[in-house]
Amino acid sequence: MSMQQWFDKSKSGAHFCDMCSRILDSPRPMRHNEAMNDSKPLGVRARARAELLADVGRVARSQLAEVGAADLSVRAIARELGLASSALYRYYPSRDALLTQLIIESYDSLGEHVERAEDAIDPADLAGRYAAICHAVRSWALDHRHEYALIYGSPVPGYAAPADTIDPATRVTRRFVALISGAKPTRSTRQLAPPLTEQLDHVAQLAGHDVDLNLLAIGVGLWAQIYGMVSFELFGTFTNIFDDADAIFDHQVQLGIAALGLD
Amino acid sequence: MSMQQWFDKSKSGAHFCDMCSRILDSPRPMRHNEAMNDSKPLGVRARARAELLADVGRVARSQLAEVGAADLSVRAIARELGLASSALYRYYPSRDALLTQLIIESYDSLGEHVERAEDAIDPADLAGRYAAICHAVRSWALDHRHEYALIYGSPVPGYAAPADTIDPATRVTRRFVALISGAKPTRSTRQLAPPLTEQLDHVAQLAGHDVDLNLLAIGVGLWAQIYGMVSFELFGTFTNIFDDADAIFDHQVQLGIAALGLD
DNA sequence: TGGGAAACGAGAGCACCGCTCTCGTTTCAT
DNA sequence: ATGAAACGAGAGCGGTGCTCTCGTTTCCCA
Repeated sequence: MSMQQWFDKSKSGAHFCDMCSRILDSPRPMRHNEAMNDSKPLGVRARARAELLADVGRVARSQLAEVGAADLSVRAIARELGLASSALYRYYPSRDALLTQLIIESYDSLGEHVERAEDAIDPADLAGRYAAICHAVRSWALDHRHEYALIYGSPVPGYAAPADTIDPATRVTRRFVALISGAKPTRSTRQLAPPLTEQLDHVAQLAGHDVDLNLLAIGVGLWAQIYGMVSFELFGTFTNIFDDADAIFDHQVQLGIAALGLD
Repeated sequence: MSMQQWFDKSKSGAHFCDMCSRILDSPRPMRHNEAMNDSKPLGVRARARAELLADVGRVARSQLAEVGAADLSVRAIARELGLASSALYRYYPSRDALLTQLIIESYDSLGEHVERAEDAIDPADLAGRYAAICHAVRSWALDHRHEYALIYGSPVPGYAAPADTIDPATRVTRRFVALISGAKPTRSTRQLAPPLTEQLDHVAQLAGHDVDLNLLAIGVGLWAQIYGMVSFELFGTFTNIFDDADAIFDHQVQLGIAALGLD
């Protein structure tokens, strides 16, 4: 059965949990109760579905944290829930759809962690906010290695990120651009190639900020650097070189602050 | 059977192909011909073994390039070679060992590509050498997406990189450090935390070069940045933002040259 | 020049995987 | 009340990595 066919069939059932609606929602007619209005009846079946959906998510999340995405098994989840593996296919069309939910949740988890960390800093303290964001990314990654690998590591083979993932994926990026937009325009203006100017303009536009494009270009480099360092640390490239990466990471953060002129 | 047991058993057979010796070699007594001296007899069996070993490697490499590490299948390799899958276990103790060979070969392929690119530049042209290295890394990655994912993406689940992989892995790094050692010491001396100084000293020592540690720290950051950008491009993070990453990548290379004072 | 040990390839089999299909049951909307 | 839809279980398909056995071939050395 194709994904779309599955959508059409499944759409006839009620769904209310975040993930379920995110996966299933798309503009098409609804049937019976649907409960987009939060109101009451909520039959036995709907309640059970919501609960099971949540349970599956919970177990999947715990399995992901334990064994990683590659070893995440639909059958194991079913086993832990005391269900036949085939039963899970009433809720997810495929293992990939399950992975998609986990990807979205991971992006959101990282995004919230970063936002919380930055919000704890005095907004006028740009250097402090930059450091907070960087360290929040790293600390989240260290605490959620498999989730980090899922969203920033090599993509799973047959998998193509569906549209639903792009918005949560930009949560951190948006904060990053917002921060840069608050910095004072750089003094050294290096020439930007025309296509690059266009791309950077697009980024600024997406984030809804006026930004000095030279500064933004530097920011993109630093953004890649942060994830590069975290990936090196988590994926083993730093092994035997920077087994404790605290110092080198913090040093790069300080260099980044200087490069952006935040100090 | 444990890996070590397999080693011990297998050691009794002759082996001469690069990979085979790399996997099997470790200090322990040899039995019968072994042919560490290249000389002649080379029985029928030994010749056949070497040939099949090479064939397996060839097919594995082609499968890796086609479908990626996660979908690389011992059975499929055996099928393509017209063998029973069990026969392959006379040559590799496990799928992981096969992957290990591919990891080593990938590191070497990247290393050679980078070295060739840098060697084509006038040694006195530090900026040119830096650019050559960076662009070589990226172009190799774009041409060998699955190999790149194998060595720089999320590690495969149960897999722990064996010692044999660390030397080939540092091929690019060594060139990088050598280049930096040729740059003039940086003017701005930012304070380095004591543990960081120690780690950077160790890096310089491994690479066998005298290096200004402040410059080396900047180099580590740029090194992470390069791989961060390549990973973003290959793994989809840049999708819809820098679909063509030529311009942004080259811009970062120019910024890196300035940061290292190579211009 | 044997003869025993080792290496070899094939095949069956085990436990797992994602996924599909059918079938009897339960819930729901009309 | 009834028919349609949703549900869970179970069997089953084709795939995986890996093991074990068995008959054959090659090799080393006595």
